[in-house]
Amino acid sequence: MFNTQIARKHSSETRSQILDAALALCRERGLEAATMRDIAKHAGVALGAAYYYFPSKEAIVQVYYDAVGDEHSLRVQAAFQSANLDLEARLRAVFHLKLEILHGDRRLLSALFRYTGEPEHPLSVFGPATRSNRQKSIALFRLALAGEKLPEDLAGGLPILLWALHMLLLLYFLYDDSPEQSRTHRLADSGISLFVRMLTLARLPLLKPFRGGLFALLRDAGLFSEPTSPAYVVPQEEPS
Amino acid sequence: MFNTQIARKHSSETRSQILDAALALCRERGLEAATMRDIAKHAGVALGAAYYYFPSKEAIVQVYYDAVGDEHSLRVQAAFQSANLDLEARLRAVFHLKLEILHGDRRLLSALFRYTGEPEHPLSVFGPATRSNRQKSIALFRLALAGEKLPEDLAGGLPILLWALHMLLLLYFLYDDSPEQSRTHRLADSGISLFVRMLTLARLPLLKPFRGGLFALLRDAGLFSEPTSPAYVVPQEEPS
DNA sequence: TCTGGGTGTTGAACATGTTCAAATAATGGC
DNA sequence: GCCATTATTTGAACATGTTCAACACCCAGA
Repeated sequence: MFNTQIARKHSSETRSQILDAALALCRERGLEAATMRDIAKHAGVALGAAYYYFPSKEAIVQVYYDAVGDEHSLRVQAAFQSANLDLEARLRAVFHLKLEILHGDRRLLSALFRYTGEPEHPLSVFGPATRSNRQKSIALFRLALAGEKLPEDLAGGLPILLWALHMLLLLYFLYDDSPEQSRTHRLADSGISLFVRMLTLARLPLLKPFRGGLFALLRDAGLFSEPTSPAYVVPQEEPS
Repeated sequence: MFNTQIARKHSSETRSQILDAALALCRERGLEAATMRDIAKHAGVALGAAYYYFPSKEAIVQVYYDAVGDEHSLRVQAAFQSANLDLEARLRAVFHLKLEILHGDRRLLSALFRYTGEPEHPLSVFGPATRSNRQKSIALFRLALAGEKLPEDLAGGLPILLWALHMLLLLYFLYDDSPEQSRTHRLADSGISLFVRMLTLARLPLLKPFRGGLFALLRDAGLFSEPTSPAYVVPQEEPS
């Protein structure tokens, strides 16, 4: 048989060849159309090798998802350290950096939303299995709000609310047909601007009962307190 | 070969046998675990027969989805006609009737959310293919608001906003582990109550700029105006 | 240099969604 | 009643995700 594959020193090299081939094919054709056999072929390995490194096709998406989260954290922290930004600018940084990272990866992002309605699934964006990723993302919003003097209820709830809004924005992003998804970027900006204005308003004691009503509602729903079950960790590969 | 199947007069009978078997199995084990072979076997037909009546497994879910929509419309209209309800009671009716219909069908509902992130997919809840179903649902919220004197911007946007909130509630419903999903029902009630109180507040001219800001935002995002492409109709079977 | 165990790698085999050509039943025209 | 046409039904065949037993390679220790 013709030896088409390049010599490879380490298994980690094989792994990233498979990952790279998988991501490239998924970006190009979407998750469905990128078959494991194609991925293996493009990576220059046999089908079984792909399953040696990744327990399933979804696991590859999971690795991508985690990598996006890490990259986002890095970029946001870098942005916050390099300049002294006000709240609006910080929020803009968090949103736009995320969109930049995901730019060109809409087909991959699509795959992530697939398990939204399946609480048990390891890739459910709201499920226990993605908790650590989610917490990291929420922490960025908490960081963006850190400088603000806020009543306690707002300080606790707003990061989660912002995270939820950011998820909705990603959904919009998937449906956005405008060139380069410029509409999504504009929506983010105007949304943030509105949010900041409303935050000023929400601080007024006059509105306390309403604000309190909303936050009490969300708290009662359990949306502000994830069960802290540290046992629930996804077994997964090292990100490349 | 043993003739296990009952005599059947019409093909429509075969069809509903397949549909019934499919829904029963999906309710019991979820969409994944209910294989087409099992469905066919339970319906007393060969595998191919299932595909004669339904172009795909998803198509069965689609039929279910449409049936839920129709049933919801019927029940809501009946409720509105049988009694003179105020806004809050009407909204409660819309929400709780939906939850009642879906009660016990969470595994089926799960399947519906699967394509949320795939605009092109015929089952995407936000996609063009489900537009008619969505419009029917939005119309119910418009109906619930019909008696209210509202500024024009609110009258146009609120039904869509309520529909979106109702979708979020369904998502919560899927994650709700409380017995009989009582938490979801409570969340609906307190959410509606808060909504009605906020509506009163939103009418104040004082808040016009903020209200206007939010609605302008959503309008700019194109969320209030679906492209009216009547050509985009899902080819589908008659609901049973 | 040989050996053994661990690490990588392979492709056949399996389950399941889907397609399709062929077989069978129903129906209508004569 | 008989034939042609259509509607229904069948199960084999195919593609793809996944599993797994077997094989190849590497290298420490003798």
